Amino acid sequence: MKISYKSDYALKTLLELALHYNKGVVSINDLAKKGDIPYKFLEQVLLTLKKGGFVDSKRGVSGGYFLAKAPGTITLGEVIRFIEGPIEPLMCASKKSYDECKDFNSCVFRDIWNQVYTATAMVVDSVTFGELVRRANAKHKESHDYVYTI
Amino acid sequence: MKISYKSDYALKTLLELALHYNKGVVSINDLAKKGDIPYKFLEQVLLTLKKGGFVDSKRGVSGGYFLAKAPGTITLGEVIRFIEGPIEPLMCASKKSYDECKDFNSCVFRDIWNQVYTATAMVVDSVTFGELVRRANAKHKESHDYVYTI
DNA sequence: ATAATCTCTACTAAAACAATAGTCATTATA
DNA sequence: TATAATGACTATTGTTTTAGTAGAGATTAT
Repeated sequence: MKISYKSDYALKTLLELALHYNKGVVSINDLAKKGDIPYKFLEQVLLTLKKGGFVDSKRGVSGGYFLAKAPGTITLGEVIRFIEGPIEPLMCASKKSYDECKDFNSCVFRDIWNQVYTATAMVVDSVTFGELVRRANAKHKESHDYVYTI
Repeated sequence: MKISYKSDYALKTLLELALHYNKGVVSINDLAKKGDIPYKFLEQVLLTLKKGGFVDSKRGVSGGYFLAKAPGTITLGEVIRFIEGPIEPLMCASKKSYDECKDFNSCVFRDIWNQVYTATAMVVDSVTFGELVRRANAKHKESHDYVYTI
């Protein structure tokens, strides 16, 4: 029930790029520092995200990465699936395995895994990076207000 | 977002024992065959389940395992947590890590992981092995009916 | 020209996972 | 009471995944 650091880094980085949407590129270096991510690892994560069509890049001096689509059009679910593979907790939850499943008793679990999958998907497929940007800004504003009202 | 074979085997086996509740012990051998689980691996799984207080055993000739509590009092969630550890998708979802979390932007993800956790927990904590036994019996009845109505 | 940047492939260390092996302890029963 | 059938326990192994590191190459603003 865990997600990998690779996904974690990918999501953090996409949020960072979403916050810079339409404000030019951000270098791997800056992204690595900001997210406290090992530079060389982030390099690979970004290449993966580029293959997935989530980001694009500009090479050479003052190059960097930028979001390839509007933040509002990228959901968390897409990204997680692209990095981690299927979200289902057990292979048995997928249609194909079910058809091959001979053991009736075990198959009562299929309904459970399906419920878990559906519940999870409901969350991650309904949140876009656009929404996360709004929330992050709201959090900043909150802490800003706090400073002023103390 | 996967659960391990160990958990899968543990759950299957507990269901099997729940189906035999109050009908004496079941040997590891029978459980292994029924669930198509490597004998020696199942041995360890059962020891774990015993430590967790989910099953108890009788040693010696015609010994075996049996459920330590009524099926209706054991939830899937308990078992999964005991075998897999915390269900949260990322450490950041736990209270302690949150308090230590300095990065405001990343923390918008905390709400997401919490929602995923809550949704998952809702499912696995509300289903007991008693309920699974009912469902398994219903499935058997269903397929039985089918044979007769063809 | 060159320095800053992304690109690509390969490698490695450590942990987790799944399974296997072997020896010991207990007990029903012949 | 000997013995065969069972569970208890610990150690070991092979594989895969994860997380990270290394280094050489390509591109481009200045």
